[in-house]
Amino acid sequence: MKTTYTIKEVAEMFDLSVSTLHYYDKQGLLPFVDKNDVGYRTFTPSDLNFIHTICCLKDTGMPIKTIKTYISLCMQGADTIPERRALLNAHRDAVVAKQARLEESLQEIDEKLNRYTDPAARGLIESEIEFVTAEKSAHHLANPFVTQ
Amino acid sequence: MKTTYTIKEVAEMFDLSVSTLHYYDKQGLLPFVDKNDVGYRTFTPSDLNFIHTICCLKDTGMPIKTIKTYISLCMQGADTIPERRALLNAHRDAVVAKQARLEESLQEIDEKLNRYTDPAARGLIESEIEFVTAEKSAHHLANPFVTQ
DNA sequence: ATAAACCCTGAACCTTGGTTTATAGCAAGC
DNA sequence: GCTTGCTATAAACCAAGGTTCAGGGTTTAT
Repeated sequence: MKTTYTIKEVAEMFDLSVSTLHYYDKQGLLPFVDKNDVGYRTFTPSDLNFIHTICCLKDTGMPIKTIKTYISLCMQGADTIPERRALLNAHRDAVVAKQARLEESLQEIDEKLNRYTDPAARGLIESEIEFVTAEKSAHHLANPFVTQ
Repeated sequence: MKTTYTIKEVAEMFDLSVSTLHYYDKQGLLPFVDKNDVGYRTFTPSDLNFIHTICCLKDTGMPIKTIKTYISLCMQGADTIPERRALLNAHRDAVVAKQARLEESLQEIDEKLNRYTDPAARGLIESEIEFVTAEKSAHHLANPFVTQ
């Protein structure tokens, strides 16, 4: 059996740089990775599963320190299942909230795009500019629009 | 008419800090905000609309520099509508892609949570630990699990 | 008329998440 | 055995997005 991977192979698999993997190891995210007799990191297929999980947590915005905590719980055996659940549940809630905010903001962007795409866009924008200008003027504030 | 706002009021409205607004101004995000005779920033209702847009773009991950570009286009009048559209469209695509990745990762987190919530979780995790341990051993690598 | 609370600027500082650089030890092909 | 390419560590560096601090005016309530 020769199913192990070098750091470069792993980096390519997960679209990370070798330095990022070094960095993650230094941050304590890869306690499961052992080194061979000359000090090279030797990644097993199970290590890839852990790294996949790390990427998944990272991609959903979990900070390195929290990922480290999670991995550390994993290394402590089945007794930590309740803590892992609690940690992931809290993160899940955060991700769902983030999704909601993202969806909301996306809809606003879409509304703006619709306004810009409207055949009457130019007129709409021009009257908006007039409105803002009038408001500024009413408060004796400078007109913010570029007048060329 | 007394409908203007101080920086502190605006900060509270948008859940930003006063320093963040100062920072944004310094970065060129608030060219529309004028100052009163003693140099205090005076925010009008239209300014709030712009700030709302800025927050919306920021919350969807647009970098400060790009937001600056967008605002700058807005200040240049209706002629820049095509460029604003292009910018927002590109951003929209990025946000949709981000949503997809987030959704994908969320599902994986949910799968992990389901495993941990399973009545047989302990058994599952324990046999996983055994598997990993065997794999490490087969490659003459250290057992990564904490043995207490 | 004075203290407390607010505003300003500029510069220094901070955190996160890496990347780069320098130096050196292995490995594989020719 | 030499070159090329991989690996390692440590430390310096970087960019983004703010925050904090120092020094100094303003406004408001008492």
